[in-house]
Amino acid sequence: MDYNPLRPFVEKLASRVELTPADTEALLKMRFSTREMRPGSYFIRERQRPTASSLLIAGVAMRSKLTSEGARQIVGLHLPGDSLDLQQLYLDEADHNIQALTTITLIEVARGDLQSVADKHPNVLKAITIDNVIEASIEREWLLNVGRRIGRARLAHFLCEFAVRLAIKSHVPDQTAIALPLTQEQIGDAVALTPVHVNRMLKELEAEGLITRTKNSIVIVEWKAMASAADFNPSYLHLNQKKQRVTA
Amino acid sequence: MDYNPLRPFVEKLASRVELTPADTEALLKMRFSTREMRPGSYFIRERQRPTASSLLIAGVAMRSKLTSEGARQIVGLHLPGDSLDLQQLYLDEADHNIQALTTITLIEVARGDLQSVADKHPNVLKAITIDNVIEASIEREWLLNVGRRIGRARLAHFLCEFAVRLAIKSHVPDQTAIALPLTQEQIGDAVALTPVHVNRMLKELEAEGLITRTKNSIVIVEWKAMASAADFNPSYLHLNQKKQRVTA
DNA sequence: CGTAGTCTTGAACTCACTCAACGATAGTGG
DNA sequence: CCACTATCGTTGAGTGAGTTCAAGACTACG
Repeated sequence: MDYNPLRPFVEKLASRVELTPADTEALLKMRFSTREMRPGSYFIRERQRPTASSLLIAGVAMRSKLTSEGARQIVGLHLPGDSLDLQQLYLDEADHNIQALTTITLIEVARGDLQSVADKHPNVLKAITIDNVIEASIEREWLLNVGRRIGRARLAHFLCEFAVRLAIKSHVPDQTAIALPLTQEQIGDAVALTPVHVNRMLKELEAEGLITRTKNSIVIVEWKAMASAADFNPSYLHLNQKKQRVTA
Repeated sequence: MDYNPLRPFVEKLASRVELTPADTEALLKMRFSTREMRPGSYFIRERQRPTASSLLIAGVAMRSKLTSEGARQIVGLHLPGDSLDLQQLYLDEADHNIQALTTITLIEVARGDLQSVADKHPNVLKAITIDNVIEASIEREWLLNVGRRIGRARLAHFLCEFAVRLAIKSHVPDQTAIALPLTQEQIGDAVALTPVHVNRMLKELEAEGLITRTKNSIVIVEWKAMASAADFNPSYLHLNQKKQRVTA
């Protein structure tokens, strides 16, 4: 078979659940489009009706919510290889925004198309479900992080998670250099701190020798000390989650 | 057909997705047990392997996570009619605790049994998925609440949500009297405030005439003012989510 | 009726915020 | 190529929302 740009999408799902040839075939037959989006542009806005599902191929995206006073909370980040809105595949109305942080490229399929594949192929639906549940687990850890850790640990935790998730995607097991495409204000929106305080905590972590910083990247120098300062335990990422075998 | 204690479970799922007679029959054939649990007892603990799924019939339960220093963050509450761990149906390892707050009764089915029904009945899986996604939406709102609202609004938001969810379950559209089975310390763990501050904010809301308090219950006297103080917009609860029709 | 848990209140403290100014950097247009 | 502008990062000083500590009051329950 020729190369099909939907392959990464299929592989993403196949990493969660073993897919049958029929499953794979149905997925690869979906109409799709490859799209590029500029930083800041919205994939979907709160209260809108979701119309598309997609897989992030390159770049970084974020989910966010706003208070009525305009304060923003980033509720999730997405790296290449992450699905962008399987969360909302069956919801009538989006409950949060999804927005490009950097320039991103994504493969997009129509919501209805993916729904009908999922209807006929339970393995696909199961893969989507598992993906959703793991994202929910990450959101819960963020809630714990924001609610119950002090600024320094909170920021450190954010950096540890980003480093680990990045390492997985790039198949480099011990990557500690993070290309961080977030401004300090955006980091603050993720960990619920002001940009000023983010700046101070970053400098503190640097002064303690846990990280070093250059223009747009951070290197975690002392991983153990950093993970300890962050109270970081990656089990919530469910990295060891076993692939579901086909039952029938 | 005789009355089957699994009925509420089926109805719960059927409220999300239209089920076929075959779906219903398969669900009703599952082995189940009815269980009662005392306040504080664990339904599941973090890092454990989930073995059962259940529906909460009576009482209130909570999900929580702990930092290594022992600080607790409650990441979700469950009222009668809520499912207790469909979240973890496909996860190898629990990422949070689920614990009874009051004495609770629940209908429990074996994880494997529900999985095999879901495998063969896509509508069931879809219903579970929708349930999971709505819970995730609530968790995101909590993250916004804890991260970006001040104590008074944060607490008010918590109370508004509890009142609305309670009202739905009891089919009383405008219920504002809340039987709150949480200590102020537990409320604090939900909204990430100290019990002392929870106490002060409750008294402040009372002094402003937004709520009145008696022993174990709170009445929201001025709903509009309260919702406004809370920055509460219930759209994240997805109450108007339409039931999914069978596609055939 | 005593004990344990919860609620309440006060006082001191502190982590993080606000406000404000300045510096660095990158992109833009003339 | 340089000046202009906007955005981002950095730093200081003052402030405040929420915490900590501590003690007393209330309530439920054996």
